Amino acid sequence: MPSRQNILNAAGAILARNPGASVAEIAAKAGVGRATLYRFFPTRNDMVRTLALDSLRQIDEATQAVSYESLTAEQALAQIVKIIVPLGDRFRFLANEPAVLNDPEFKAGSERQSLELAELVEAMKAEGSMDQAVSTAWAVATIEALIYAAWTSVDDGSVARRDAAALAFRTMIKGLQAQESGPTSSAKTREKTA
Amino acid sequence: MPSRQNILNAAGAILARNPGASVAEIAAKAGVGRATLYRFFPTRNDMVRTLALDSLRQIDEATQAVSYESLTAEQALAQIVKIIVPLGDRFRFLANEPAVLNDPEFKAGSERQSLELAELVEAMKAEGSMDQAVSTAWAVATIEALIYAAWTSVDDGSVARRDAAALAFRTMIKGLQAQESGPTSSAKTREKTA
DNA sequence: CTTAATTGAGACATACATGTCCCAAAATAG
DNA sequence: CTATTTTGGGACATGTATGTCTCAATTAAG
Repeated sequence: MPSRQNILNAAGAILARNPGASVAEIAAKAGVGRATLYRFFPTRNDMVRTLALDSLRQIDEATQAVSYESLTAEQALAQIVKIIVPLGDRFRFLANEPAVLNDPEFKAGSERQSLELAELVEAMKAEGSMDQAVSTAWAVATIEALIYAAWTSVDDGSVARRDAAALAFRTMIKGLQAQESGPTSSAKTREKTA
Repeated sequence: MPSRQNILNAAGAILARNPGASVAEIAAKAGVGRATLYRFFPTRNDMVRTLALDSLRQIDEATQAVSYESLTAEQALAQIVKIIVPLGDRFRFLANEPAVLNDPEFKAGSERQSLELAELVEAMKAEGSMDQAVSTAWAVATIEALIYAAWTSVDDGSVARRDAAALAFRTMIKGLQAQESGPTSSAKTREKTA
């Protein structure tokens, strides 16, 4: 268990729950001296940045491992969700680290990934597994939000780890599918935007 | 424009985007001197706490204004979502303020609200507007995640403010509804949990 | 066993944010 | 216009986290 990776894992876990956690807390969680941590990462920001970039790369590897050729877009999304959800504790911190979110390199990578997801969404629309009337931006937001929900639900124990990915996937697919007929009742109580 | 409220609004907007923002930043955003801010709120934590408790109260007022008697549970949820989504900028900060999340009073109020939402979910299951096979915890997580997604989407401009609530509601309803038949193709690629 | 390298603990200076205080300028009241 | 209150800006002390450094203990290597 290399210290460096160990520290990054601890940082991910701590920062997910407290964005402003001190280096001391992170070192303690990693079971390592504070000075040792500084030997691997010159500054706190270097550590967070490394963690962020590392996370992007890990997601890249995971998604690129999905062979789009032999799968429908819907199946590809299922695969991606299934891969990313278990990695939650490493990425959840990204949601609220303003220092990193403005880093040019991270920003570029993050936007590229959202774009890839957007392309997948468009492919799903094309193949009919997603409602064409839903904007791609909202579809992407929904997918990301449900992945995040899966992470937090696993974290607080309300959802079993092994169920989380399938649950998130089913919910996003159904939520974004075209509606054939109104199964229940209302849901159409939409007044004109006065 | 009373300064006190003005400060709380600024704090909500700033803290949503940067949980660790300094009092100076918040005062600047509010167009007020730092000393003036301290005249209203003795400590930074008092301010954040006030903001949090204020937000809870505001949500309470909004939800209690929904007359459950004359509505189905589904319609009640639609109303609640429609009320809460426009208030996004005031509450979004709550997602990541560990200091406040551990405050007993806030914790109690927050849990009570989640519980009320859970009861609404159960009512929807009973009336058939939600899949009984979906755990209530996951349904609540989904609803909260999509409200959050609506907030951020409005914030980054990818969704129009007036569309956000309806979009979130439609997505959560469809996502959590019982599936009558598999409209597309797979979505049922669930192996036995090996 | 001896040597070299790595580690954890702590001292230390520094930077930054908090919270207090004071005062002159501006707004408000009379 | 004058008196009172409120405000903004800045000086100030304090606390806490950062980043550097030293050193003794542990570990690994020979």
